[in-house]
Amino acid sequence: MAYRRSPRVQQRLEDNRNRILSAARSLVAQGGFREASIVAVADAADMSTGAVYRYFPSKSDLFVELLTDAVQRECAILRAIIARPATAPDRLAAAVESFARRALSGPWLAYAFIIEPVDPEVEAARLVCRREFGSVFKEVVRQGVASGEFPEQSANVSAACIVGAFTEALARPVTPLAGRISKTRLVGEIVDFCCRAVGASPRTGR
Amino acid sequence: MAYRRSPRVQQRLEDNRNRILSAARSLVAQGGFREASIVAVADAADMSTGAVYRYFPSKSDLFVELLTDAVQRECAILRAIIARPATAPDRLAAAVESFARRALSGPWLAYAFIIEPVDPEVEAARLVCRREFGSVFKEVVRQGVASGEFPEQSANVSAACIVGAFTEALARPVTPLAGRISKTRLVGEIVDFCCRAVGASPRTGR
Amino acid sequence: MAYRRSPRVQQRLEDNRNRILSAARSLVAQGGFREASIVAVADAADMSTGAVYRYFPSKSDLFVELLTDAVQRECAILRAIIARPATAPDRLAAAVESFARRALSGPWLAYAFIIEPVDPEVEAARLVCRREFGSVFKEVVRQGVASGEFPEQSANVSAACIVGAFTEALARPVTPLAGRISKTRLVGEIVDFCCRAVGASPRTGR
Amino acid sequence: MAYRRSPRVQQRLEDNRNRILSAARSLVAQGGFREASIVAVADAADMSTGAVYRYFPSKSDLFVELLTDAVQRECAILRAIIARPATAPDRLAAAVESFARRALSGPWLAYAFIIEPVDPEVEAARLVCRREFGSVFKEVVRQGVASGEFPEQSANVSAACIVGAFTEALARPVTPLAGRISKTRLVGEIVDFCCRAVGASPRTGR
DNA sequence: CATGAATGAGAATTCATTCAT
DNA sequence: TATGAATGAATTCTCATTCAT
Repeated sequence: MAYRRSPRVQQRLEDNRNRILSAARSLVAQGGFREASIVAVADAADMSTGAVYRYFPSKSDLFVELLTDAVQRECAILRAIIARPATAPDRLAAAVESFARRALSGPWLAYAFIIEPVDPEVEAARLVCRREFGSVFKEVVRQGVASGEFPEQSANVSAACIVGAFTEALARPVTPLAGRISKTRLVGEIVDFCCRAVGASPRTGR
Repeated sequence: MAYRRSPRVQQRLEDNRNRILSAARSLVAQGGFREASIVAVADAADMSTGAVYRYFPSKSDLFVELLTDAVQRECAILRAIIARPATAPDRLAAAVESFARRALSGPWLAYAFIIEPVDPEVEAARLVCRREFGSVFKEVVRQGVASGEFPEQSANVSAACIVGAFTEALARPVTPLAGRISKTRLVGEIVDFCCRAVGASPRTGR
Repeated sequence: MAYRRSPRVQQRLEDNRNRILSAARSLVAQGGFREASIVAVADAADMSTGAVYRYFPSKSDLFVELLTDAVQRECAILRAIIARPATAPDRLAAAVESFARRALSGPWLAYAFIIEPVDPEVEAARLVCRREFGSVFKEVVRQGVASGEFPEQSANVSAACIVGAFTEALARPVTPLAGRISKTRLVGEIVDFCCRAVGASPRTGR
Repeated sequence: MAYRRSPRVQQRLEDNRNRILSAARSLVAQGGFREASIVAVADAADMSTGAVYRYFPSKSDLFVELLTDAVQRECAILRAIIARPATAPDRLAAAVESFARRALSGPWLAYAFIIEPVDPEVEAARLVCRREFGSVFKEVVRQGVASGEFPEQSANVSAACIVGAFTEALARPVTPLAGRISKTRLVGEIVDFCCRAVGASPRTGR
């Protein structure tokens, strides 16, 4: 008796969901979670507030999804990079570089995802995401230490410091550095910093 | 007919101002800007909200001053450290260690000052503060590079990365690291990380 | 060009209508009108909200009908009881007992129908229903007074009081009484109370 | 340093608090809790919604106080009545009469206080109030049974039935009876009903 | 005809800021 | 001058009702 949801309708729903996520992402990218009230999101998505609640049970849920999605995607990329057959320093460098490049495209977004505090539920999700993030870098560091490519150190602390280092250099609401030197140069410097930081022997060929 | 303020009155005004700043600082240290509503600040300062507005034109102004003050104080300490006659690596290590130690005693405060977002005006002030912070570290890095103690690098970027690294490792409200290893060890690791990061030759005697 | 509704179609419409009423009744029985939103009713009836509106012009109308139906049914039962050839006290006792027993099986339903407030339109319908209810008891009381089995009294008031008495004792969502004594005992006490209340000579054989 | 609250100011605050309670009471009396939204209360009290929250931490708290106050007052009166030196039937009659008279002046209010469901917190308060209410009547019934003035019966059930009986007869949103017979007569009939209901011997001298 | 996504008017609550006392 | 009560706009979330498909 129940009508089967037509592909067309299915598509429209999918689109709406994405419109909401996209609107939210865009608002966050412009001004952080602070700017992303439900009303603002609904407006940006050209919908009513009620419609947003059809797709997401609460504001928190919306942002948890936004956050999780973005971080999962980012982590997948990083994991792929550090899984490549190469030396630990090279893989670390590649991962940092990859992240840094993308973060430079949307500094506020990175900021919000990595730093900006929100309500406890989103915060909890972020904690998980940070661990996820950190664990990627921890892995390379651990491998490098094990193979003797890096000196003895706490992989935990180093991973956190790495994340912090490029976060700071990249993800500030108003990036203090991005304007002064070229993006390429900035990324290069950050990569160098991180490599030295874990004690990789000076890289060659760059 | 302009009354000249008596020294006594002048003093009282100064005291009130400081009471407010102090109350605000304490609230922020306990729970971040979130907890520091004007009513809460006024209560903690044992004043009326109206009185707060006599000393600060708006909430933003209050927090801008709070932030600026704290950072100035911190920077003064750091500057003193890096002005000491010692090798660049030692001075950098001492500065990072000094900052890290203090941040660990009041993580929420550091968090709020360095990370937690507030309204745009405060944010703008924070940018300035971060630059201030960075400039201290930039100075050591530059000197180290100039003296050949550190390899060639962008002092700007390295300084930002240093600030980010220890911010990340220290100032999380849910510090993922603080609980796992001793504070002393954590500080040590951060210092090591930063020293390696700028390319200081491995420190001895630790 | 008006199509005559085929019996088959007529039947289907009837069925849908009943499905809606039935779903609504079930929801109300579980958690009161509070739980019976249109969406919930439509879901429970396995229909769309739009479909519900095809059969009932508004939520109020649906519940007015629900209420009226239920009360009519209940009244029919009670009327049958008081129409039996027996003494007025016995018929009153039987009616009260019958009502009380059924109410105890679905306290939320009774509660919602008798007590829980809704919007003014439903409220108006409930007034009518209560009168209907009352009139059944009024009838026995009047007969008992006429026959000298009960003392002189306002049948109207007594009937209202009877309805109120067992309503109070039975239909609370948090029934303060139901938990303390057995249902049988509770019903017995209520019956006794009502019988004494109209001045029936103490019943024997219980 | 803190100004002592002047009596004048103290009075104004007291007045505002009462204005709110009074506005709320009046709205409830007109249309139940349903009509008493915070906006409506604030409007009726000629205040802003924010002002209401200065006096009551939440809507629930406001209504809990309203309810508790009214019931305490009512119970105090009833307790005084049943404490008088008189026969149990007389004291019961006096209590019922006293309550009935007052309830007739504000049927919606009684309705809301005794019957209308609200959120869990207010409901919890009401449960306490109902017990309080019931216990007053339970007391007379118990005493009457103990002294042999009333026949054996569950004081609990009888008390609930009594409350229900006059609630029904009086406190319906649209009182079904009040319009038909004189208030005096109505009260008299209710009193008679309740007295008979507990098995008091027919009263004389009325 | 049925569907159920979308609407949008409210509801409770918070808080920076103002201003009568 | 200091007070703190009052303001009112803003926020999140709900749900009866409608209407494009």
